[in-house]
Parts: sequence; structure tokens; C-alpha cells
Amino acid sequence: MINALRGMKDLIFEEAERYRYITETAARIAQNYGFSYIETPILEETRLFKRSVGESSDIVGKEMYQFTDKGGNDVCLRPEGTAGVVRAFIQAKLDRQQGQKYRFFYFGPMFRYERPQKGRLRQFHQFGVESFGEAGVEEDFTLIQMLADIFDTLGIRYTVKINSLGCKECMPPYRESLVNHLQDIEDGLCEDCRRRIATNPIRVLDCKNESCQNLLKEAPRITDNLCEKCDRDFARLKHLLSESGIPYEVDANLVRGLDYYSGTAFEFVSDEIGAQSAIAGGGRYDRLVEFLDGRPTPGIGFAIGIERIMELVQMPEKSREGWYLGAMLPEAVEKLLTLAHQQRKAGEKTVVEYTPKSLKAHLKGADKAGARYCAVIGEDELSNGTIWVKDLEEKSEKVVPLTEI
RNA sequence: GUGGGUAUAGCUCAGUUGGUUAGAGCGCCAGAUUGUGGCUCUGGAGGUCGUGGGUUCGAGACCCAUUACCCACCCCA
Repeated sequence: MINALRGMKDLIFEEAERYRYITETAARIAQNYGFSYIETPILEETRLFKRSVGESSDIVGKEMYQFTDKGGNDVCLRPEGTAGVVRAFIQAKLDRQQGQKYRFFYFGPMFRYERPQKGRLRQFHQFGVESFGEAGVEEDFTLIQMLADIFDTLGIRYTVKINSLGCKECMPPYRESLVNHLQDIEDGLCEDCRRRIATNPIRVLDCKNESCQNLLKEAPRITDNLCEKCDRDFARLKHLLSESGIPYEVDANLVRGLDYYSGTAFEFVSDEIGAQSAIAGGGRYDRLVEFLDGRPTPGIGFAIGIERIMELVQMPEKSREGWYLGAMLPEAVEKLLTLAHQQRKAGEKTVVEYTPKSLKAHLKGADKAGARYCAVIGEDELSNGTIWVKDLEEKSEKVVPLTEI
């Protein structure tokens, strides 16, 4: 037997329906916010991700499905969605339309070669949005509000965490003073933290190790070291969230894992799904477009981990729908086929059972198929050109001519 | 990459200190006076106990190896 590869899953029946329900709901809401659908290739040049996501995260360093294609290109399966959308944005020369706003949403598979666990797969799916050209912090607020709308509509509980990562003016000096502080206390830190001083110092603040946390009480916080503009923006974001009734907490340890983030960062978390609790994350990336050779353009986006919310979604109740057609005699089966075609052309969901069976068996079959109507041709009906129809919901039944169903 | 856990029917799981024909519930199929679904009852099909070695008179149970899955760390959505 051949099984799916490790960390890759089939979506079937209820899970497939959930996936569709989530993407359709999120897409509908994103369109209401003025975002339009974009689809970009799953396969991209490796250097796109090296330059955008950056080398500091494990994603690019060791988790990419990377290979050389038959033309000798160094390519990989996308590990996230933003880089491809930004590449497409620049390639379409939309960055030349200074002052214009462009807003996109997308969804689809992403690939990371990680050890699978709850809420983590090697092929997983994200729904994301990217907004270009709008530098105002109102856009940051609006994206958070959109996420809240999406999760509210899906019936998912969450908490919102926000932070500001500063800009190119205030982040580097902060980072430097943090690293200095960390080096002073390095001897007391755990092995992971000592490594992180060089790779991703802000992550150290987030260490789950209690002894590390005690040492970190005196560490400088980014939110106390923002420049005037970043500080003003962050204050306004908090104001807008409060005014709109979206509860949030400031988490100065919240870091986005990807190098391209700056300014506002946010994360939606759930406490119902195990260790991988981040169900959506995003933030501003005002420098990314120029990193990828476009004209400087402010940008902000988020992504939802679809698998992570899959089991949290409250699905709407589904009701009986459509027709089940059956025959009790072999000679009647052909009549069903022409009838089914008529029904389907008329937009009615219709399934046909080709095997002649007892009426009882057909009723069972119709019930199991979730059909609203069970229609059967038996001996009597065949001889006078009629069909017996039962409404499984209202339990009413009637016999009608085949042409008048 | 590092830890820990689990592998018995289509699914969820029992299986007592090793003992003879390996069980239950759900699901599936068929019946319960021949044309009336969901509920109930009866019957039936379905398992080389993940795989390979070992200990033993005897292994689903114990030991070793291997593979897969799960959970956690790392990282991230």
C-alpha cells in the first residue's frame, strides 16, 4: 500500500468541506474589505525566499523543499505566501503606480520540511492578504479587524497580541542594546538562548525557561525604545482597537519569525489546539518591496493557518438536499437516467442508484445520501409512466407523471 | 535535528501475573409476513494482533531491532 508522504494529508468528506468553508468565508470577507484574489506559482526561485524571508529563520535555512529543476534552476516549493505575492506585485510593475493602493488575498498550500506534530504539517494551507501602498496605521488596524471578523464569523475564540518591532531608525539601536544586555547575562542563559543571541536575539525574550525569564527582567523592551513615529503609530493602533471593542494584549516579546517584518506585528492565538497556538500572524513589511528590487512601497499582510483552525470552526448545520432516484425493476433504470439529466440541467442535485432494489432499501439509501427527495419507479409506475416521490423531510409522498416531476 | 508515547476488525478501543476457537461498541450487509427511511431486535461478513528476529512446551502480551503515526522541544501559521 502506498501512503501519503509524511506530514501530508488528504482532506476528505467533512475535512474537505471545512477547508472549503473556511476559504470561502475568508475570501468573502476579504472582498468586502476591498481585497482582490491573486494566485501565484507554488514553485519559485530559491533566491526569492532567501532575500525576503531571510536566512535568520529556520524556514529558509533548513526547512525548504529545495531542488534543481531540469533546466538547472535552483527552485523550491513556497514555504509562505508573502514573497510570491510581492514578487508578482513588482513583476506587474504595480510599484511604479506611486500613491495607488493594491490589496490582494490568496490561499493555498505551503511547504516546510519540519517534524510534524499537532498543528504542524509539511504541506499546510494558509489564507493570507497583502496590502500595498498604504502606510497609515489605520490599515494595520483594519487588517486586525478583518481577522477578527473572519474568526468571529467562523465561530472561533481567540486572543489578539500586538507589538511594534520598530523601523529602520529605532530597531537597530534597540537590537544592539539588547544584544549587549544578553551578552552580560549570557552565562546564566540556557543553551538555546545563547545560540539565539546571535541568530535572533529578540526570541530570547520569549524563552519558556523559567531561569532565563528571571534573568531577563531587566532586559530592555522594544516598546520602551521606539522612535517618535513608531511610538505614535503604536499608540494610535491601540486607541483604534480599544475604540472598536477588539480586546488585545501588548506582548513586547512577540516577534515575527520572518526577517521582512517591521513596525506593527500581531498574532491571533487559541488556547484550544495544543502547543502550536498561533492561528494567524502578520505585520508590516515596509522595506520588503525594495529588498526585492521594487520601488519603495509600504506593505502589510497576515496569514491564517488553515489546519490550525480546522477543528475550531463551527460549521453551519447542513440540511437535506436534492434528489435520490431509484428503480425496483431493471427495465426502469433507463428512465432514471433521462430523468436525472433533466433534473441536473435544472440545477437540482441528483444521484442515481443503478441497482434495482426494494423500496425499503432505496429509502435507506436516500436517507444515507442526505437527499431531500426519494423518487422510485416500481412496477405500477413503470406501466403508467409515473414516478413515486417522497419528501424525506416532511414525510409526504405523491405519484406524478414522469414529465411533471 | 532532540526527547517521550502508541501500533489488535473500516473506525474507537478492550484483551487481567504469557495458556488453547482474539472480543465489544460504532459502521457495513441481510432479515423482522414480500412497496415505506431515521429507532429497536436478530443474524452475517470482516483481523497473517505494524514488520523482522529472540526467550518459552506455549507470545497479541516479555526482550531486541525496524518502520509508521502521535505529542513535545526547536521553529512557525
